[in-house]
Amino acid sequence: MGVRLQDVAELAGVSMKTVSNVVRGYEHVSAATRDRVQRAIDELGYRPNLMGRRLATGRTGLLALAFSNVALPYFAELSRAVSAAAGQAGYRVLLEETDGTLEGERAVLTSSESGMVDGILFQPSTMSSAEISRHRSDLPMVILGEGAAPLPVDRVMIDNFEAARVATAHLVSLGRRRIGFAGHETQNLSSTSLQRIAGYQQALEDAGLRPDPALLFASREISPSGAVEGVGQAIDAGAVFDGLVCRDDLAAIGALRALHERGRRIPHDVAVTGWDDIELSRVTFPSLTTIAPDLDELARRAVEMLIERISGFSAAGRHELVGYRLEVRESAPSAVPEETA
Amino acid sequence: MGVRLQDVAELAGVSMKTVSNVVRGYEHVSAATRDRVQRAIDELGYRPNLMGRRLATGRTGLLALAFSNVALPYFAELSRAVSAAAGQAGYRVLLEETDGTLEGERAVLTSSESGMVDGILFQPSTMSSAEISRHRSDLPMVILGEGAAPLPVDRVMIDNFEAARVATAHLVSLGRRRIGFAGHETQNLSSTSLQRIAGYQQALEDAGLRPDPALLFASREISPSGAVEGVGQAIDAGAVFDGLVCRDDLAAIGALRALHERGRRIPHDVAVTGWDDIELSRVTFPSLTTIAPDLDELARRAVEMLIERISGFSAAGRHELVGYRLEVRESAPSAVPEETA
DNA sequence: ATCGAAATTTACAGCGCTGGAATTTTCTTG
DNA sequence: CAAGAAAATTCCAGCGCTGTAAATTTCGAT
Repeated sequence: MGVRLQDVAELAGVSMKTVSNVVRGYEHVSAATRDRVQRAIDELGYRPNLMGRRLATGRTGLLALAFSNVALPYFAELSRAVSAAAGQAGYRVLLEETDGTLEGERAVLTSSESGMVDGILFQPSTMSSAEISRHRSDLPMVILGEGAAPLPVDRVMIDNFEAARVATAHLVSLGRRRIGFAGHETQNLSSTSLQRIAGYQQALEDAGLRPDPALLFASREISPSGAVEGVGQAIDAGAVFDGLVCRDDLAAIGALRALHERGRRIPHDVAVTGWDDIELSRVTFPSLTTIAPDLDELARRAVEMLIERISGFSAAGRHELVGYRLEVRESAPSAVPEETA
Repeated sequence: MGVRLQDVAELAGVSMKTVSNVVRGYEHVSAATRDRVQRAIDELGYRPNLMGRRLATGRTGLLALAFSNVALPYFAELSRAVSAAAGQAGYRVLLEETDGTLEGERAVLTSSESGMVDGILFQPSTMSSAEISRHRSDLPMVILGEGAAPLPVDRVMIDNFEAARVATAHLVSLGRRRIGFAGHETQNLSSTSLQRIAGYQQALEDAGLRPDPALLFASREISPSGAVEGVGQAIDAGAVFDGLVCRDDLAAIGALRALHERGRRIPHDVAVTGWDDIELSRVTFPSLTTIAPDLDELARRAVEMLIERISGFSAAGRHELVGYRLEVRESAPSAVPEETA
């Protein structure tokens, strides 16, 4: 039902291959021919059919981006960064949500069809690295984030341990001495939570503070409401703290609410830090001091590495770190005296 | 570089077509043959190549979903609803972001390749219906939301005018008499804003209240920060109001912050409503009373109609409304006395 | 003019799969 | 057991495009 390459070729009086060359900007085509073909293309309103092209080239121009859930702001923002980076390289991005479940992750990796995408950027939540490497060894893959990653596979992440240490040290520098951690799972802790808690603990020890298990406020589920509940119950149970490192910004937003509900002033009574620097962290009340990963760089490197793999690069897995910074806002302002709106 | 249908056929000792029939679950295949073929498939680890299938069938199994930006929670949630609905029908969804600009919208509609998707669900922000109908009359399309929609094209939305009236009437029922509207554009108002403002005005008139232009607090940009600024400046300039209808939840979150900063108590001094019922609206402090569109139904109908169009349905455009409800939370609790945490 | 090299253009064989028609096998029924 | 119907399977062409290699044209230098 469309105009075919053949139709253009006939109208322009050249071979299909020449039209193909013009369409794809091949350089060795004479100006005269190019004009004639272009005129035919315009006249017929020809658009290349991607399926034909793909079958012939074996490439789809599509990268899969798999993570738990776009409705989590961090992932939505990651998705934009990845789309931008992929677009630069001439690729489009197909989102695949796993809902953070093992089945979801399996479904993505074992999807029974092939050829849908040229490669995949995968942020695992629960799958073990053993299982990851077992599946789909054929599909070029780059792991995003601090989840499991088989050694042979490329991975890009920020240094979670170090960033958590920095965030915690910031609270220490504000003079806080009873610093809690909130928002991790109640059991089966994700590697994300584990690494962040480890960094938090390190900072406490560096400061000569004794980590107190009673100040770890887990969430029944990883969500803002989970944190409202977790932090709220802890306070009601008598937990005393003047600083709170949250696993992520959503947990921090929940913590803010739990603290507000109980009349705690932030940062006066409790200074809070988040993680991810989602857009909303600027407009919460108070705005959130948070770890801001360099998403653009993360996406850029990940896409770059994936494209190298697609192009045949096959050395051992490269595990790279990208930068982050501590974005200091109202919920834990800088140590230097400063107005807090 | 993979196992081909042909390879399976040879191993199983049947024709390619029979293998194809087994793969796709065609019913008229004897149990014995099916077993033999299945064994060959398993043994070789065969996976159908989608490109081949697509070229042969002319269908891609992909629907495009185009809107401004996934980082806006409403769109992220819409995207999930659409993916779910499309998945039910055997389709996958390719996200296309327009950034809310005319160029972005044009890029999506005129993308120079064809055959990438079977149809498109498009939520226009700025494009006129005339231009929409001019482009890509070949691609099956369904318009989402209250933006421009050419008559011949299907569209699904909620009744924005009526919902805005309901939200505003809710504030009236709480005894509020100076009710503002916040979060719309400073100029070139989107049809979304226009319809919501119209419903807001209607409710005021129904209640015998005089709409006051001084209570329309536009945002320099459609974002939470835009609302923080817009509402903040209005208060500082002396605007007096005890109710505030926000164009969307993000504007409401911004308004919450602007009010908090100035010591206004919510809902005591100012009752606030949002729009969209994004997940975060449950955990803001206070949580938001908001218009909750029936996203699942919206997505379900939109996908259904799009698939009908793809299947050849070609009658005039159907313009359908789906439901919504007023989700009453803390920022504007129900009239009946009730505790507000 | 003439010849070899460089630049352009073309022919052709598929990429992997499916639709539809045609064929073969199997099942029913008298 | 034959004949016809139904079920199962195969054949074949081709979806729209591109890679490769071969053919043709053009160009520069003799």
